[in-house]
Amino acid sequence: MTTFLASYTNGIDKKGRVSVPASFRAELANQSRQVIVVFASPDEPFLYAWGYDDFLKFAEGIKKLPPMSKERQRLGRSILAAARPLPIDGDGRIVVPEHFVGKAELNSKAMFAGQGDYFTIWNPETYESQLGDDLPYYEQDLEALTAWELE
Amino acid sequence: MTTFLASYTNGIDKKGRVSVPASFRAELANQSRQVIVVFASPDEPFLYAWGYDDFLKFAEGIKKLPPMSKERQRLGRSILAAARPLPIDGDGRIVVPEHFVGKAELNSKAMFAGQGDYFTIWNPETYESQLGDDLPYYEQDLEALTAWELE
DNA sequence: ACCTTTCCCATAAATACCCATGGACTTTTC
DNA sequence: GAAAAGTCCATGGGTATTTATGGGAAAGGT
Repeated sequence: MTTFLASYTNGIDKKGRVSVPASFRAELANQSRQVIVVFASPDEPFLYAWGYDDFLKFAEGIKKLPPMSKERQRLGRSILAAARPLPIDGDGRIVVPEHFVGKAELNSKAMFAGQGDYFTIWNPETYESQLGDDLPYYEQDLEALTAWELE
Repeated sequence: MTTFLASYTNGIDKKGRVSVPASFRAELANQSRQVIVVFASPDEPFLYAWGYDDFLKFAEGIKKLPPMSKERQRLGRSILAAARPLPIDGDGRIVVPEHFVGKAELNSKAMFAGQGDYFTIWNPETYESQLGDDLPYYEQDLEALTAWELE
């Protein structure tokens, strides 16, 4: 099972390239294609990123819905069509499309945050302030976690 | 398994030609015929497009209905009879028939939206406004999906 | 013969590929 | 134990390839 841990901040060069952290690349090595599938949530200021196979598993869930149902159409549009497979080049870098740069307000640096089976990409400053916003929820979230585990 | 991801906007020239996005062509490479099977949604302003083999499999579902049932006849008319295989030329382009141009209100640009095992073709502006209409359903659709996945 | 459709080639821009550098950290050597 | 050598990684820049797209030539239909 893929597990992305830790966080890293790398520079975005003038061609729009960023190095994917080496430890994340190692984690992706046994996926069938060396791409990360990135998508911007419609209502959050960061990018989601999956290994190819792991994203496909997610997509399979959508494909199982009735092919032309309204639900499936919407999920297809907001997730499948919104996603983009970004190939990792020989030097371990991806090119972040202009559209995503805008969504996550990236400028010179990109922050990669491990989230277990996926990771997220942030403007470093946005991430810092998010951490502050998270703080008040910490205790109550922890409780939710242990409750879940005990089931 | 075919999986179309991401979305791309390409121009329609005065001969009615549009480039099929390269990543979609790559996805179609292992189909037995290099055509995309297109039909217009009867009640919505866009076109459905499938790889040849995948459309056949989809059509099997219709063929399985009782041969002379009303349902089967209607689906036969709105999907099988309405569908049209469009060959992909040597440069990776298709010619969009006049009839489809009307149905999807295409003029100078066509938007290709990956939907998993098929993709849809839109007027870019129509698509944008559709995304806006989708937004309110996003959270609830996601929940339905994960509920489905956990089964 | 004319109009339409298909095929073929040309070009510019975007993308992918290749190699080089410098820094941090490890390992080896004396 | 300190210096030297080696490794891995992020990053910069140049070059080759691919892609979208325009136009013209050939082929087909009426």
